[in-house]
Amino acid sequence: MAKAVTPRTQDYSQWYTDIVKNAGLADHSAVRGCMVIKPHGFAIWENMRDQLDKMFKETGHVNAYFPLFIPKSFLSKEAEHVEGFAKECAVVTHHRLMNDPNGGGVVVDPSARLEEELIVRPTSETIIWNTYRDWINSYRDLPLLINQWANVVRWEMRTRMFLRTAEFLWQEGHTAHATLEEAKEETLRILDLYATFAEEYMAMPVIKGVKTANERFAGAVDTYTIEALMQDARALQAGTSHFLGQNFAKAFNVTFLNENQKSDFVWATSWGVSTRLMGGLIMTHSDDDGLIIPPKLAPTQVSIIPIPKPGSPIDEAAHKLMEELKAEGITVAYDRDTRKRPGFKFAENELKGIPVRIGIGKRDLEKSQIEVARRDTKEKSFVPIDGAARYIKDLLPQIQQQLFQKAVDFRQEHTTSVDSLDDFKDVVNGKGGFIYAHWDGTTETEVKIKELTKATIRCIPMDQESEDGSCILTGKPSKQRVLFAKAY
RNA sequence: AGGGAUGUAGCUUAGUGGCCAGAGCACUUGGUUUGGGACCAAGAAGGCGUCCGUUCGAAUCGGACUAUCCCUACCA
Repeated sequence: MAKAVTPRTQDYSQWYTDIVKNAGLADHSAVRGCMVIKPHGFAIWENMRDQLDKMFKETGHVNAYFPLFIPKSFLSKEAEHVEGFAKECAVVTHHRLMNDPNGGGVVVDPSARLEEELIVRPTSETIIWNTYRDWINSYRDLPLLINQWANVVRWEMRTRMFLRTAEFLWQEGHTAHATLEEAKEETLRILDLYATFAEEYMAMPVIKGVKTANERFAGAVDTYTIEALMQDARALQAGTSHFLGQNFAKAFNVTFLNENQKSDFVWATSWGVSTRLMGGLIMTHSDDDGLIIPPKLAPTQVSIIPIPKPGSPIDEAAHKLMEELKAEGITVAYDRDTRKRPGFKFAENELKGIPVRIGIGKRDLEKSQIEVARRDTKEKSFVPIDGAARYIKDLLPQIQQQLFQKAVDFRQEHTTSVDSLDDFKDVVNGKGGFIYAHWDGTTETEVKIKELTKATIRCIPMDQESEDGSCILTGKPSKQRVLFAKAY
């Protein structure tokens, strides 16, 4: 377990991998581009998942589950959709293996070829809309607000644990509405929900905005996004919410009879966040000593370590404190392992990102105090054992808040407004980060800027005042600055 | 998918044609320890990513494949 993390400033990518591995979050698997999510990593994901699920339900959504396999013909019903995903689909062609007639292991049984190939879902719009056709007949069936927790497969060429894996876990919401307005409201409601989750639970500040035509989801009318900034000053698309218009309803012929007894196509949204959020969480907060988990998402919020080793009266004090902490709704673990020394446990706790560590030793008990160490700032303080639970209860939200503030400050320092292409290049190649600049609104300009600088338009921000200016590339008039950055 | 690099034990790695592949960490056993990643001793563990070649002889040379990392490209 004695492992060191590569310094962030030396090799950011290696630092990231070290955190993921040394904190016990995930590992590469035997299958290309796939990862094994280990218990500690999965526990954090579960906390994120549970909170999101609660928020979906509070806004009237229900969960359901649709098949993993999608008939190939479904995928091609929406022209843009299939074009967007065709290049990264895993395809099932056979349903049986047989003993190799030439000896050795097993081979695909050629007689078991499927009449129609099945696609392992890269996303579920098509199979869900094919189902919605049967579910929706009347305006009384609407809105239909369904979410599914699932895994999807996108055969990506370049993969990176949590950030881009061939298979990933996510939730995908698919809603159907009677009117355009309702669908748009839903799209934005979820965008706000995502932003709230990112900021209040992950302590990861995000910028809400709409994607340009070039960056839009395949098959969407509008794609909204939340964009976060990582510690290497690159942007991460943390979640998307799509207004699909009537595209999928038309492709799958999903109509309903409205109150005026007229038939119309339904209006749709889809939205999702994935295990990529784990990557965002890691890259937003962690340092060279390991992971830092915001208290609201930490599987274990407080870890108690007996010093130098467990035994009465330390055990009694620890158990009493544990009960008090549990009564305050705090998750706590007491590390009685006698095989590991305290220093080892300290380092291990730091690697795993546990927000608060409590040390209880004989000397402390003589003074009726405990040692409280914060993971985020590394500050240690001595606290009277009476009332310690309350102290911790107050401390956790402070840590949560300070992590968020620190991330906001970092983003602030790495956000620049520029008015010329030269300045733009200087910032992109220098300190990086978010760049607000004027753009003439054309895809040609967007692509050209990307070719020149590798920075892309992350979004057209929503909370941004309009301002007359001229495009940094073409000089053509622009009414609003858009958000650029190099992205993951 | 294109370009570059790498692949030796769970991890980090030494070893560029020749006795049974060597080490540190981790692991097992015993003992001494325990206020920031303990120490001593003894042990177990790999046939060098895979396959095919060259060779009297291959971890070392060649080829193909595969995985990982970086740069393009693509995305949640």
